[in-house]
Amino acid sequence: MPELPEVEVLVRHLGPALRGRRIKAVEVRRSRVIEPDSPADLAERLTGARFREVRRQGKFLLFDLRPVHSRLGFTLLGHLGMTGRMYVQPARAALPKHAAVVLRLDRGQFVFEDTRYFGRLTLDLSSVAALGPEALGAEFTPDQFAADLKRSAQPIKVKLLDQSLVAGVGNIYASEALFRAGISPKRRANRLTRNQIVRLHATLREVLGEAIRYGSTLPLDWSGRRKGDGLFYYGSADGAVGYDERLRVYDHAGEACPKCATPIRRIVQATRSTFYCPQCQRG
DNA sequence: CACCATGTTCCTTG
DNA sequence: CCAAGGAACATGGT
Repeated sequence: MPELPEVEVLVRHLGPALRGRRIKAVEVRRSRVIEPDSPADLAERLTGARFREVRRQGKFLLFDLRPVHSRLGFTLLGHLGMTGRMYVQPARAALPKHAAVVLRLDRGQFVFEDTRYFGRLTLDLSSVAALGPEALGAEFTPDQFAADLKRSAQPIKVKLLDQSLVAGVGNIYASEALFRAGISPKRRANRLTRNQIVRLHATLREVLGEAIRYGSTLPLDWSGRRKGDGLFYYGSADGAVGYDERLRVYDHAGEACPKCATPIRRIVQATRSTFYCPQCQRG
């Protein structure tokens, strides 16, 4: 479910639900998702701690916690992988088939479920250190962007997925931003013109910003039972009917380009699908 | 059965 | 040493 907008919307929901809550017990049902922590270490560290704040960096969630008898806070790192979901539900609610970690709270329980178990919930923060500037942050400027792109010969679409370049862009919005900027996904990063860089910088922020605004309007079902609990990830979610219709090229192979009616094309780059209009994106 | 899937990390290749 | 490409991870949908 996760690219920057989906994570941002989730963080906005989780903040108010978790702030002030105390963790009474930790249940790890799939230890892979807490690596390199061990279930015992995680439980020992989290039990008794209280949630202070929930933040986001790139596609990562940061849970600031404070231990029982200490001012010295620490941070728990979350990532949704491809299929992860996180929500708070009533304490006695049934757990989903792929519940990976459950945090029993003083009121309700926090559930991290993940069908494919690519996600993470860990005290190891090393992956966050490698992130580049926030896509929607002030540090991400056209100048910075240009300087970084100049050093790579990779196709621009592939480069956009590099989280050390810009944090938060994923496979869907990379295709969408390139389409809006009229740039070919195959163009080498170091061959973009200044104008193209400025446009791409703008369309990236536009696409991510619009998605956050859209996702923010959707309700959240805290029971966690319904397939779409207000998380508007691609392809499902109640209330997100037509979400894929908001995407202009992603997963629209063979359909008419919204600008020129040329059939949208699907290609594979670095083992991932890219969608684009061969007519509108020639630059 | 075949192929596809919103992501990250690790290993190999050049 | 570095950049780039590909596979692995794990499960389910079509």
